[in-house]
Amino acid sequence: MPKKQKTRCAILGLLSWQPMSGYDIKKLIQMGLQHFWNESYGQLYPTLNQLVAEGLATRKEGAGQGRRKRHVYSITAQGRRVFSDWLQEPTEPVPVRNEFLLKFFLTGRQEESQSMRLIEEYQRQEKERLEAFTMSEQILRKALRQRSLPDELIDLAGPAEDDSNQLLVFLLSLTHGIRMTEARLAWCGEALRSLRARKRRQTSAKRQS
Amino acid sequence: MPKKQKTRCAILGLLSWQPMSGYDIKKLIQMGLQHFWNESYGQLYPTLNQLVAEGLATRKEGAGQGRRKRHVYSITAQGRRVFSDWLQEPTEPVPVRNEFLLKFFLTGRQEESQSMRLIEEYQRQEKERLEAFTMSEQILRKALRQRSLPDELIDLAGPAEDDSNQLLVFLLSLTHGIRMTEARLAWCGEALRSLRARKRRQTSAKRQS
DNA sequence: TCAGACATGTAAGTCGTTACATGATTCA
DNA sequence: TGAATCATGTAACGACTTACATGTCTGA
Repeated sequence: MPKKQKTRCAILGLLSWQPMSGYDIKKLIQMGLQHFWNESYGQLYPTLNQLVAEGLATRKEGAGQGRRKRHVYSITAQGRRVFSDWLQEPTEPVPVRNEFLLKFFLTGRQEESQSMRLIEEYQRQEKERLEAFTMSEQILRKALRQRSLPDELIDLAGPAEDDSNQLLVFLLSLTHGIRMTEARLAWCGEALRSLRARKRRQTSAKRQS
Repeated sequence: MPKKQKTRCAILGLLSWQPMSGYDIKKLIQMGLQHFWNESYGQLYPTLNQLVAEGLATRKEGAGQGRRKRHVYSITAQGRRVFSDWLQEPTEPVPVRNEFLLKFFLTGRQEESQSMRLIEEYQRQEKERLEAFTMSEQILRKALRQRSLPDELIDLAGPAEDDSNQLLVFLLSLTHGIRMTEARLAWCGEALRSLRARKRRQTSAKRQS
């Protein structure tokens, strides 16, 4: 059986909002989904062609914003079916492949300072991530109060009588990232305390003997 | 510049414990690192050959446990250098590619029930994950009290005067997974409450008009 | 004797990034 | 005029999984 082809489904999902070009899709992903999804042009354009070949989308020439020709893709009825089938299918659990944890585990037989240095680096990274998240959250909460998508997104997202559902879901996706990041930071504190406590115990044990 | 080749480094890290066969490495990963790392045989065996070709490991024939011939790999001095260089290098932040969040985001313009169903599925998965984690944790905490690795690991891990440092690091890696899973579950609760609250507000607004 | 663990590997295919190639338009 | 943005694509490479192929040894 063929694999999931999540890129295909992600694209179909966005096209179900409104017709877009590959470039638009990339921008939309960068603005809205950056915290949990990414697609490169190297994936995007070939996949769009494939979608047309399969009859899940149609391409037509369009003028961008008075600029050169661009390819605007629309989802077909069949495309909508594929998309909504995918939504119904069971989602595979988040795969776990974490380079930091691998390194950390492998410092187990090295000096403790190595393990701690790794944690501190991780901590710095996650703090930065949290700041970025918090920024986005502020913008979104404001938008939620005004019940419409942020300016940068509104052109791309297409028309909707009431965006407040999409907005809430958007905000919750962001919250997910924030909670994860907070949990990672809390773990860093916990882990550093454990390692320091162990060090102290060892030092005092050595002094005793 | 060439990519990271984390598989290579992971293998070197494990070989730095003691000489092992490809099969041993696979087992060790399955038992100890399963929660944050994985390698398939399709990666493992070719990488081991590559390692020998590069002079980072040596291969010698060995008799398993009275069984057929097996290839036992040992790390070389150069291999140790490559490994410890990798430990020093900056770790790339955890990449974010979460199929659940993608789906969830894309239900924003569907019915709310879709979004909720997705969360509930996620919740079930994470609950199961948490149970598996808790089991492993119990075993590890017991081992930590006895200051030695669990039986299943002790043969593979090789000799060490005192494993309590490795053990603590092992436990902390596990704790990381547990904290993440707990955070995901907490988010599920939070998100479900938000969606329900919004539904109630809508319903009462409709009744008003 | 036969299932299951031990043990090593290859081939095909998917998935995904990066670098490259091209060229138009806009605006400072 | 030249940088930035708009816009579309390909080629090469690397990472990773799955299925396949092969064979041994142990113990119920």
